[in-house]
Order: sequence, then C-alpha cells, then structure tokens
Amino acid sequence: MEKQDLRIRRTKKALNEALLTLMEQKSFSRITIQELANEAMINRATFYLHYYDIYDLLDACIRDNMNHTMLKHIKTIRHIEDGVFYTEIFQEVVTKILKSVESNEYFFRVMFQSDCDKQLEAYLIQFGHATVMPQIERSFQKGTSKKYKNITLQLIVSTILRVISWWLTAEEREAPEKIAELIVGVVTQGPAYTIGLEID
Amino acid sequence: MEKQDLRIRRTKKALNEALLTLMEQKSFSRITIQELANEAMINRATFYLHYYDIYDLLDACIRDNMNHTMLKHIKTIRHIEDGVFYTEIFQEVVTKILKSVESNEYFFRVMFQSDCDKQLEAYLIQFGHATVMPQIERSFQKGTSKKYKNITLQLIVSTILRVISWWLTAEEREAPEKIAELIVGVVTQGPAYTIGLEID
DNA sequence: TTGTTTAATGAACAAATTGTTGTATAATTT
DNA sequence: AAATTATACAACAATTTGTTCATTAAACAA
Repeated sequence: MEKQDLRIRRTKKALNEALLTLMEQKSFSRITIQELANEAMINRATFYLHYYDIYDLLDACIRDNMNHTMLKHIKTIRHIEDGVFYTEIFQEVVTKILKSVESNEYFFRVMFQSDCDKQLEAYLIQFGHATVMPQIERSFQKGTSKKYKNITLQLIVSTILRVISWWLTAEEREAPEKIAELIVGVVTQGPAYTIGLEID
Repeated sequence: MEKQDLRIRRTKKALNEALLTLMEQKSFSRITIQELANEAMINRATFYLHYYDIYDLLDACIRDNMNHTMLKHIKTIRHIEDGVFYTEIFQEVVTKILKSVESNEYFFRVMFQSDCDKQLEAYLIQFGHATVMPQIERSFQKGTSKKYKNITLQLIVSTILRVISWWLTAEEREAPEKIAELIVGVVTQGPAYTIGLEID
C-alpha cells in the first residue's frame, strides 16, 4: 500500500475531521453530504470521488481510529488458552485498551454520544471473528461452549464498549485501572455480583 | 385516555405495519415518508397529521409492542431485595419475557435485524430508570454499588437484548427455559464462566 | 526545472425528498 | 340527521442526491 497523493490524503483527513465535528453538533442521521463538504471546505463532488456515501466515510473513520487505539492491544490473545481464562492478563490488556481510548478520547466521546456506535461495535465484533477467534479456537472444543462462542464474543465486546461509554461521560473520571477492574469483574463474575449484590 | 377516532386508529395501525414491512426489506435509515405512505396506502400529508417524523413513528411502534410484551413482566420487581439477587425468581421472569418475545417474534426479528435497535434498548433502559430503579433503591445504598447502579442497569438490559437477538436468529431455536438459564448465568456469573471457561 | 499526470473545482442537471398549505370529500361521531 | 373532523389531492418552495463535464490547479516523476 503505497502512499496516496498528498491531495487525496488532505481531502480525506478534512472529511474525517468534518464528520466528527458535525457529529458533535447533530445526530449522524441528520448529517448531509453538503454539510460535510462545507465543513471540510471541499467541493461536494469531491466527496463522491472518494466515498460511496456517508456510511462509507463513517466506516473509514472508525477503521482508522480503531486500528490506532483499541485493536493494537488485541491482535495477539494471551488471556485465553486451553479453556482457561487468565484474569490477570485480561486486566492488563483491558487497562492498555482504556489508556489508548483516553489518548483518543475525542473520537470515542463523539462516537458514543451519536447514534451510530452500532457500526463501531460491529467493526470490533468482525475483528474479533477474524483475528481473536482463530487464536482461541481450542478453548471452544468441548461441551456446549462451541455453540455459544458467537454470543460470548458479542457479550464481551458490548460489555467493554458500554462500560467505556459510561466511563467517558461520568461526572468524575476514574482511573483506567479501576475501570479495568470493573470490566474484568463483570466478564468473569457477572454484573450482579460485581456491583455488590449478594447472589441467591 | 379515551378511544381515538376509528380513522385515526386505522391510519396509525397501517403506518405501524408499513414501517415493519419496509424495515424487513431495507435498513431503517433508507426508508422515506413517501414509501411509508405508499405501503400504508395513505396520503403522505396524512403521515404528518400524526407523526413529527419517522423517528416519532418508530418510537410509537416500539412503545406499543414493548408494553404488550416484555414490559408486562418487569413492572414489579421481586428478584432483587435488600441487596440480595434471587436467581430463581429472576429466571422465572426472564422465561416469561422470552415467551412474550416469541409471541411477537415478528416485531423483534425486524427490530434486531434493522439498524435501529438502539432505540429499543434506550426505551428499555428509560423504563428501567423510571419503574425498576425506585423499587430496588434500597439495594444500592451501601458501598460502591450506588455509583455503579446506572451502568449495571445498562449492562443487564443490553445482555438480555443481545442474547435474545442471537436466540431469534440462530439456526436451531432453543427453548425459552434454556435461554433464560443462559441469561441468568451471564448476569450472575459472567459470560466467561457461563460459556465454560475456567476462571483464573 | 519541466513536462506529465491527476485531483479538485464549479456549474449544471434530473430525480427524489421534505414539510406545509388549501380546499374538497368522505367517514365517523354525537 | 346534523355536526365534526380525518383524509385525499394538488401544488409549492427548499433541500438533497448522485452524476457529468470542461476548466483549473496542484502534485509527482524525470
């Protein structure tokens, strides 16, 4: 993948920034191509030179930002092996993820406040299927676990995203380590117990 | 709330059905008022007599269907009391919820396959805040649990919806009781353990 | 630096969508 | 049977969409 023309990269960057700026102001579904072009200070026809529609731009925006933050930390999985879930390693990974989220907080805040975070979740789940699943295939061989592997992935991804969304919008910002603990607790012991309810 | 004019009820019903029909065929964001009017066999101007925009119609559709299914079973909470989470009662409630989902399966399938199930989740969470929370307020008094009560509600709601979505689209349909067990497991012991992973 | 390549512009286009308005008609309600 | 009111229909301006074309300007490669 050779470097693109400087003008193309400039245009795409401007459109990415324009998208986030507009998503701050209004819900994604109300954003028009014309507004994007105005905000990015390019001609409307230029938009169609690079993107099929606004969802295409959104996907590209998500892909770029995710690849540089969360996904870096889950390319190789070390916390699941042979049916054992290693809590400590998982907590380390989640802490790293949370720190990378904080480092690009603007993107994540905008995504979560808008009405299109489903696309973000979908991208993460798709990444999990393609990259994470093959690595932990052996852990799903026995019993009913194979049947449930898809829903498990979905539940863990959505739990992490939901906690992050809540974390970023809370009144007082807690430390990534604290939030990682919370996520680990929910994933390994369930929300009810982690929250302090006595089970039974 | 007295009964509305027969013509109004007929029009609203036609629009509700038209919405679901169109959502079966294309993503929610691509549906236009004109298409809705055609499908419902009413004039386009009539739509604006009853709804502000398409989201208004969607909200009404969700409200009606939810009130007649899931929400009936969580008006009074019996499975959380004084900080104790009663597994057995929770499982009964979830089973009832799942059966009511099956009884209106068409609605839920369409909602989950479309790109607007966030609205459905939002409605459930809002209902939880208004109706469920006040009933279990006492359980959140001690420790850090009060701080986490909002995220707990979100996690439980999204877990239930996610499992239902997976359940309705799986190849072979499992019994509501089986799925209720799965949900109870995830909520009280976490996805990792429930799926069969050994924790540590 | 020069010549070549190509991205961006601006204008124009038809088609579709939106939201509103007025009057006439038809159905429902009382 | 009379009064009420929801709906249909047509028309409207404003906006959006996706595409095309010739022109201009910038980036690239030698």
